[in-house]
Amino acid sequence: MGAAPLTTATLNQRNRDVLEAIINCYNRTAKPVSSRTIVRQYGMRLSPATIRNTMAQLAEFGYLSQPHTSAGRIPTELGYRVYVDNMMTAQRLTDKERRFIRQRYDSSELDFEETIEQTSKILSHISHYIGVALSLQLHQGILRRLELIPLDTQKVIVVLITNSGLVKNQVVSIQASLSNADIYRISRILNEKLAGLSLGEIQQISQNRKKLKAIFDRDLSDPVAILTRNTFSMDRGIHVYLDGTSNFFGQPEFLEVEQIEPLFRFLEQKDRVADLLSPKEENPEIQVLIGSENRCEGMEMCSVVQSTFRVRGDLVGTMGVIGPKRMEYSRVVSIVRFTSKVIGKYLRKAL
Amino acid sequence: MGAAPLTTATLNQRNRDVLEAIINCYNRTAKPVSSRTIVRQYGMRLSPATIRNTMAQLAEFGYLSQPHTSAGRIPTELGYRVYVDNMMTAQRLTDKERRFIRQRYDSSELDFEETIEQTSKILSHISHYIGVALSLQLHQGILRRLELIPLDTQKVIVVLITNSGLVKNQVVSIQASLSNADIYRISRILNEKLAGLSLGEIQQISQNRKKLKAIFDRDLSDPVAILTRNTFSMDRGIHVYLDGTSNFFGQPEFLEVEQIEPLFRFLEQKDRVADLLSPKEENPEIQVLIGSENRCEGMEMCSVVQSTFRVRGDLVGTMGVIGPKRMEYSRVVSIVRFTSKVIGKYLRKAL
DNA sequence: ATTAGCACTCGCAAGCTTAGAGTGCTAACA
DNA sequence: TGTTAGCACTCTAAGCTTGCGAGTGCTAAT
Repeated sequence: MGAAPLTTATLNQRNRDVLEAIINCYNRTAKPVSSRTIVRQYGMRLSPATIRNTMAQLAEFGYLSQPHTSAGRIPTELGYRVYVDNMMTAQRLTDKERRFIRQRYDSSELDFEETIEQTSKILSHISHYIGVALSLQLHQGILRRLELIPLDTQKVIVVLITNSGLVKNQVVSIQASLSNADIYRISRILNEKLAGLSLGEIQQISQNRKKLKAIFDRDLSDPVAILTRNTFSMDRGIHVYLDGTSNFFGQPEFLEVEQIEPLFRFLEQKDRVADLLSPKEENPEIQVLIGSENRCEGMEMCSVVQSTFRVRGDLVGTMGVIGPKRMEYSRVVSIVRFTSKVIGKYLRKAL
Repeated sequence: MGAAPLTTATLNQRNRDVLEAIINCYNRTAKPVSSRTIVRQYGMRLSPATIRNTMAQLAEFGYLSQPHTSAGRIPTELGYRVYVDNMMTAQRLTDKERRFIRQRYDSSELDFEETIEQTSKILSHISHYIGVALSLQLHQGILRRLELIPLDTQKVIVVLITNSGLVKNQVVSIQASLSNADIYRISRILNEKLAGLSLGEIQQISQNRKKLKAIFDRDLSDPVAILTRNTFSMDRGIHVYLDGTSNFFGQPEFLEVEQIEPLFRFLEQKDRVADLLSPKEENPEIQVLIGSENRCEGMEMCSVVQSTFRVRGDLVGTMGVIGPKRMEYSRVVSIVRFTSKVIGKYLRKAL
């Protein structure tokens, strides 16, 4: 706290060792860590008094705090931040864990949605926290092809296939009644003109009468307008898959209902969870947000480890783990990194 | 308890009045109800002592219990059962509530899945408990039509349309490489032979080589087998929509984590929730299951009010409200009954 | 059949006590 | 100058006691 400089340069080796020891210990016990515990557990050739001095220093930097005067120390968010950014060492997953993840994807032939859902389950099972996965807003996908299936004279099923392998269908009502031949013709033209564009672009076009008329024959622009407007306006229908929420009941800091309630209230708002999981930086590999960094009511006591994932280079979704601030960051980062790498392979299969 | 006969006939008017008063009062406060409270709140022209006698009687029947010797009484599951079966008076929803429900369905053009999802939200919002909705196992649906969309030489998208308006798509890998003409021919034949059958029947056929050969041309039976087997085996992909889970945090009987944890653990197992919501009796209009009647670990403290819903007479899904045992049964029953009636109309639109 | 009266039970909250864990500071030490 | 032993101090958590109030069950009177 105060005017102390907050660069890591100011941390000597002992500072770093002690901070790391406290974080490790607190992660396991969820209890304030005392100077004696550190000496004992880490066999340092120093007395508790010395450690206390170091701890006082770290507290001045703002990396540690005290629940009350005569208690041990717990890491602050800033403390975790420094740890995650500078001190954490990557931890390779065991072969068993890698096998587990692959098996879960292999176990049955999953389609796109099911693969996403399975991802949230894998993440929660292996991390023992909450796993989240979702496909990105549809409008970021590239249209590969669409098919129209006439249902009756008034309704058409539109089947969209994106580059990433997502298949979506939507029933659309059209005012004009069209013959099968009309539908076939429209379908051919739509594919010709729209394939390769992102669904977002198509949505924009469909809302612009002038552009529509320019692209399509005059006599078609009406039904086409209706079709595309109703189909490509669907940002909705995005499922956010959450799994392992009840893992939080075991965590000591969530023993009181008052602690866990805001989190669960937040998790019920799927659109907010989707927001939370969307990447904040331009192109980060893995993103870790700690406590209040999440800027979400209800997430103050939690951290998120998040990564996007791609199919053939295209961004198609995000996944992440939500855990208590006191989480094993190095392990969870490895889990998310590995999973986001392998999922692409399986999504390609689903295609 | 004991040898007392448990028919309602044994309950005289006063017994019934007192039981009802206790249930009403307990529903509001979640605290044991004392004899004096009843006298005061219901302006009965009797003294507490008299009520105490009646209460003792009801306790003997097993309708009431005492948390400890010198506490008031709370209704037992049996007490609630009697109330729900014999004493509860139907409570008409207000016009405002009816309007609310309709508006929620009207607000945007919802497809089949979205309508189901919206249903769970409506139920939770209006009941202040947990709303659940799901479409029934796919194999109970009747195939109206299917379309095949060739993706590449190895893969086909199968689009299923059921009588109830559900549209589902599934990517299927086929070993043999088929030309577009083949696909078209297969599609025509599949529709000819399979339309009108339930997906369950089709699944059975697809697993029986002999039947397959009998129905289809010899040279087609192989690809058809692969196609149907992979498509109609999907009992998976059924979404269970849950909403309002955090409403339970407000409830006094769930203030302790130990109470709420088993419930949430249960709710995470979507297949079990689906089981819970499936109708137990042959053709009940509304089904109420109280506490341990649910036979689900984690649901001991909860009751379920459940109803199926139909489109043009076909059973397509179930919906329900999960609340604490101490719930306003009459109100919730009305909510579920009304919602299950109107949903059919909106599903027909989605078709 | 109903009720007033009363003894009895029990839970609950408040207050008090104690044990023990942990700190900060100071002075001594290598 | 960095390290450490010693000690006074602080604060929590758990256990215990106490008193109050709510509620009952029983009995005897109406």
